[in-house]
Amino acid sequence: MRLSRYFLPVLKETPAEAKIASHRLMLRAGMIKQASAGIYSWLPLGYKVLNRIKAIVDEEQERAGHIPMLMPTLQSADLWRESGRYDDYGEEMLRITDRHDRDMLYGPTNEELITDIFRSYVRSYKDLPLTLYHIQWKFRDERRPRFGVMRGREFYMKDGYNFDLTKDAALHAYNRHLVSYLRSYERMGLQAIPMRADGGPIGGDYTHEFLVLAETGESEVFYDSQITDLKFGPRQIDYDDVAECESVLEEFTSRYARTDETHDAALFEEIPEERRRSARGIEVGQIFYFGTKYSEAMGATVQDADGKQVPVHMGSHGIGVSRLVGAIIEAFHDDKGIIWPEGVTPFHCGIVNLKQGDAEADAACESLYSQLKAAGLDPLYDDRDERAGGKFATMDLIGLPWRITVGPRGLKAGVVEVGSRRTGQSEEMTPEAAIARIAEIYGV
RNA sequence: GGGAACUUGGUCUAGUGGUAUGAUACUCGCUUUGGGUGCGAGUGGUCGAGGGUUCGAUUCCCUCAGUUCCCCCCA
Repeated sequence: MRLSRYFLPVLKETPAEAKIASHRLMLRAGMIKQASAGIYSWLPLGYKVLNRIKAIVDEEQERAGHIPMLMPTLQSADLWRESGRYDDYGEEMLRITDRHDRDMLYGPTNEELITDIFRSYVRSYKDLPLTLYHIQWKFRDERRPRFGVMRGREFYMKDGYNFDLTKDAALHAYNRHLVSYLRSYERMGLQAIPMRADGGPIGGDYTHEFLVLAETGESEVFYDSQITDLKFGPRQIDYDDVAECESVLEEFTSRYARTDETHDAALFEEIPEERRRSARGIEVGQIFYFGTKYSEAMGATVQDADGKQVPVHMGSHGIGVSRLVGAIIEAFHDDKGIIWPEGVTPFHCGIVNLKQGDAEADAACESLYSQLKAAGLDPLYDDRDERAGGKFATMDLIGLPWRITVGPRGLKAGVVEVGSRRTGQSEEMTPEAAIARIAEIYGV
């Protein structure tokens, strides 16, 4: 993309309403615009990041054998009356009446809808196990939206639902989700720690929340410092292997890690003092096993091998896709702007032409730009008629992890500069070497 | 649900009972070109909405809306 033809409304000054770094930077970098309290338009740059995160979630879910689909944002109140949650959910549910005076709602979650789909079509235990998921906008009418997309009223979320014949099978689905979530967060450059959590209105005895440690997190967390040494890493895993998935669960949840909702001071005291940590965290996902709560209420049953009708065991599993954009920025920024991890960066690298209008510099940049694209990369070429300082400041703000700087001074020596946003270091090399370097970083 | 504050060009703001300050942004010209260049000219505001007091309200009072903060709440 050429910056001169893009829509990137960056701000030099910080809008007054933004209180935390990620919110400030998203506004300044032209990623979002508030439409009303807790509701945002995603401008091109923000939308690009949102889609990168969505793509990672999709890939990892499909890798785990979960099936993508899409359910609507607006739902009929009838299904929610069946499950009993129409009354239970309270003020957070946005209720709407249509022209025929029917009660509708903007879905805060989709257990009812998915259970209805399931019961409409699935009759036999032979069709199990089944895990369906979608990534769709949700609405929760928060009393006090804040922190930009971290606590919006409208938010983009992946939610998945597993249907299994037995509790054991459903717990395997639970473990599978835990593994796929660990992989997903690591691909985004994040360490998200699974912590024992509280079921809340969804219910459920088995539930873990995934938290990214950050000073601006809204949850207070307590954990054994050993847990931060754990990495899922590049290991291969067979998602159908029950024991293998269970061992990952063991590995990542056997040490103490809880939010304030489930914190047990006595258990915490048993950890050696030098390993006890309390901190704040951003919740970026949660997994639940809730048994037959919805299947019994809504009649989601299958025939088992003995011909008996039995309610299926279910769980639901969520990742806050839009919240992750904020969480990643909270984790990766400095005083100049955002620093994207390679996995989610909106553009792979920036090209900074320090002498726009100079024939030699322009030609070198055009050549870099077209070759990077031909290599399957997605560069952002700053071809504006702007001073070097302005170009660098924009690049720093929007946080592309890599930058190729082209100026007449280097061109005379036949080199360009490849710089890292993370380290601030740069290295001179030929344009060909620069392209190879960027391609290697992204594995294309 | 309880409490508090705020609302002035796109953005950040000053200020005032007689329709408003500065910065930034944007446009144009010249200048400049390796970290937000300098100079000049220009564009851009029914001072959140409605009502009241007043000769006159952006300013004072009331109501409403929006936004932010604290408590609370929270997949």
